[in-house]
Amino acid sequence: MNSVADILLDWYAREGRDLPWRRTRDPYRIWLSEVILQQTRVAQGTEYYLRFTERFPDVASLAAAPEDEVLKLWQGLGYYSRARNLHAAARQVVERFGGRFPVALEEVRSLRGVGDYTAAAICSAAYDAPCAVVDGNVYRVLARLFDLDAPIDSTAGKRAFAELAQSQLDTAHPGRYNQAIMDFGALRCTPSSPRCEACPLAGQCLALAAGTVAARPVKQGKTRVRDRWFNYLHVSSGDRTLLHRREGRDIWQGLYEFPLIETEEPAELPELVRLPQFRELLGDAPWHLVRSIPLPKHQLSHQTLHAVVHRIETLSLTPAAAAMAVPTAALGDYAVPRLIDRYLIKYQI
DNA sequence: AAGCCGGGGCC
DNA sequence: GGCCCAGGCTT
Repeated sequence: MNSVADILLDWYAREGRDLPWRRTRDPYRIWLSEVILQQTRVAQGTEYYLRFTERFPDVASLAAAPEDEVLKLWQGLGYYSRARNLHAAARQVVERFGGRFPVALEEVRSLRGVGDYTAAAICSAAYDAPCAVVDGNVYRVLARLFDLDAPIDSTAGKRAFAELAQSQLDTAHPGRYNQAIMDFGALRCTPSSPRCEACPLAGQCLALAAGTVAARPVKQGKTRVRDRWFNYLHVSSGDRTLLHRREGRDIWQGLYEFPLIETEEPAELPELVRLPQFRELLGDAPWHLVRSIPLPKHQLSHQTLHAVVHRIETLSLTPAAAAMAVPTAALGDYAVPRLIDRYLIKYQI
């Protein structure tokens, strides 16, 4: 009766959050919320969840949409592969499961963008399947409760925590228990300043007894940040503007931006003009520089972007440029990175 | 096993 | 400036 699970469920009944996706057992909506919340705080993701459920009330409507529209709705949330995978998975549900969201854990786990955590979260919340979730909150709560120093970003550590989490699961109420331990991590057992003196689990917390709370969980990986220099060519001709869809294995895949010349170091316009990419775009026809605008330094978790926008006007477009031209009035229909969005807003384009 | 993928909030 | 966030995919 005084088990960890009982204390967590009791705490959750008093202090748990009332969140939109907890008011439904629709696996589609629960799946949607889980993908949105991957590596994303509830406060940041909630607005997107409401936006998506309104525009795409069921999996069929999501599957029927063009990928660009899904990305546009996702704009600003980051980790855009989630949006592409979400869309691909919706089509998987239609094609492989006849539009019915799968029930079996392994079938759910087979969907694009659904890993161990998300599959367990969906199946426990929607179907009360006895699957323990292991997210960042669970790592922290369990690492402290049991004073475990296994690195959470090592294979052995992940396996150890997964088994421990499963052993702690309240199999009578898997859905509620999972929500409880995650809320507990998010609201009570916080990364810093967890206020252990007033914690309902203080009596059972081994890290508290050992004085190692601040050192749990252990993580071995270190994040390296590299610098990149983006030289954007904001080219307009009449009522059209050049826009380009990012491809390849890089940031912002599938999003749109101005034609980009990336350099190894800061570059001035005269240097860019000599490059073949520039000549292919502007050709030999006359053009003129309106002005060059250095954008504020843009910080990603693993990259620091130094971007400059060169506003250029030209009378005629080369074939390569014409293929990229879109009506300037339609720029708002395209999913663009935050960096570009801020620029467009600031200069009212 | 290690790297990569965004953006925002907190200290 | 570094860490963290309801992680997953690729190499």
